[in-house]
Amino acid sequence: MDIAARLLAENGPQALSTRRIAAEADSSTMTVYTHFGGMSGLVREMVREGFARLQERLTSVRATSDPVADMALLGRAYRFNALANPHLYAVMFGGSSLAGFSLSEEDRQHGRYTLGNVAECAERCLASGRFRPGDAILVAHQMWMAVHGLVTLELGGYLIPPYDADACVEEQLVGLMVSAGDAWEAATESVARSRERIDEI
Amino acid sequence: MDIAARLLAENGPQALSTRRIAAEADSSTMTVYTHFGGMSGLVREMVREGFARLQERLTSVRATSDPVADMALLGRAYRFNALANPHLYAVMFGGSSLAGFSLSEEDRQHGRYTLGNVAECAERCLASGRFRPGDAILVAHQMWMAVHGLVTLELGGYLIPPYDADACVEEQLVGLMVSAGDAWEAATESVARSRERIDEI
DNA sequence: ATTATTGCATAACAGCGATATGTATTAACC
DNA sequence: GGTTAATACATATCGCTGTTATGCAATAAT
Repeated sequence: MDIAARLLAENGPQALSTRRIAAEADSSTMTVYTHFGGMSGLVREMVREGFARLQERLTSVRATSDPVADMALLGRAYRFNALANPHLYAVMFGGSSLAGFSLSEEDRQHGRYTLGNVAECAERCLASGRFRPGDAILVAHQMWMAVHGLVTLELGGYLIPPYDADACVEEQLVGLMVSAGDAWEAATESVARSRERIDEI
Repeated sequence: MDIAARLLAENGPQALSTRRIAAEADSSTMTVYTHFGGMSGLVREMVREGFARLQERLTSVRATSDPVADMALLGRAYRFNALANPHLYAVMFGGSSLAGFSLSEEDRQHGRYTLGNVAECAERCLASGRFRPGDAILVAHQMWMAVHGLVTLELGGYLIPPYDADACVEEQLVGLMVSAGDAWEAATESVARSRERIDEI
């Protein structure tokens, strides 16, 4: 797993081959089959590893008395994790296009579980009265979708240069909080507060 | 191209092979090289085809006196196009993980050009006073990111069943309009109005 | 001490993208 | 119209991929 993760991170998706892994591990291609049941099993395990890293990063965001700032920091953490592991992130969400690999329902369940941290934070935002009354999981979904879209386009290089993600992400976060019901000024302030907690993540 | 598009749509990404295309066209693998310069050239052309279809679908949204409803309909059109061509959509945005293929800056420029329809609509939303004064292209980007994130997670199967995309997309659209500055009630009404124009797209 | 199981190396198979070479067919030109 | 150049394509081949069957050595179980 370590070797596979390193190969993926350093040399991209096409370096994930049984032979390269075997060469790096000074063994044969059979190791991949005895331990993972084949290439798709290894990819599956890589996806789990990717979600584990994401969850670890999200968990590093501690709850404070400003839940909206916590939520904004969760968004930043999500993006940071994706930028730190771009190839792994691509496999997690675009891996379906890899050789005959498709996620099982269990994998998706594991992926959705990662949303738990966000949902719990959304709960606190709703409880604080700053978000319009609604469903916490739905709010968490909207946060996920928006940040995921931002990150995907950023990694794909589709953001027009003067409006690159670094300049975009704060406005995106403020917009998210406003769309969830928060007031514009309060959201702006909370997002700014989250900026100063970047060292948390 | 027709054969490649059909193979991709019917049998997924791994059916995009020189040999299968050659067999389907009753010729040899060389045809792919003479006409596209190789597999990556064909993928590149498929990406252009994908953006062409997307733009065609977006162009079918006509401008009315309710620019916010037009914008919501653009969002629906974007999603419909992705659901109608899921594999093609995956190649457009996740194709980097395909065998040694990477988008050129020209391809990205062509992709961004598709945003023109959305930007023009954002301009009208801003001019109508319903959106908070700001940059039209930035607004268009935020629309793109949000809907793209929704569609990506939907195609990946990551949306929790009771909150699947069909139930999610309207709230998402309303949230987008609100985050851009529109009033909640007006946004809800415009999104509802866009629902009745679905036959346009 | 014997047996069963496991882990891994070797070799091979089918399929992939890509290339070199040869051959028809077509286009251009005088 | 005849000659030449260029293009399109087929064949065969190379190196690579995932995968499987076979066999051997080491370990675990009885």
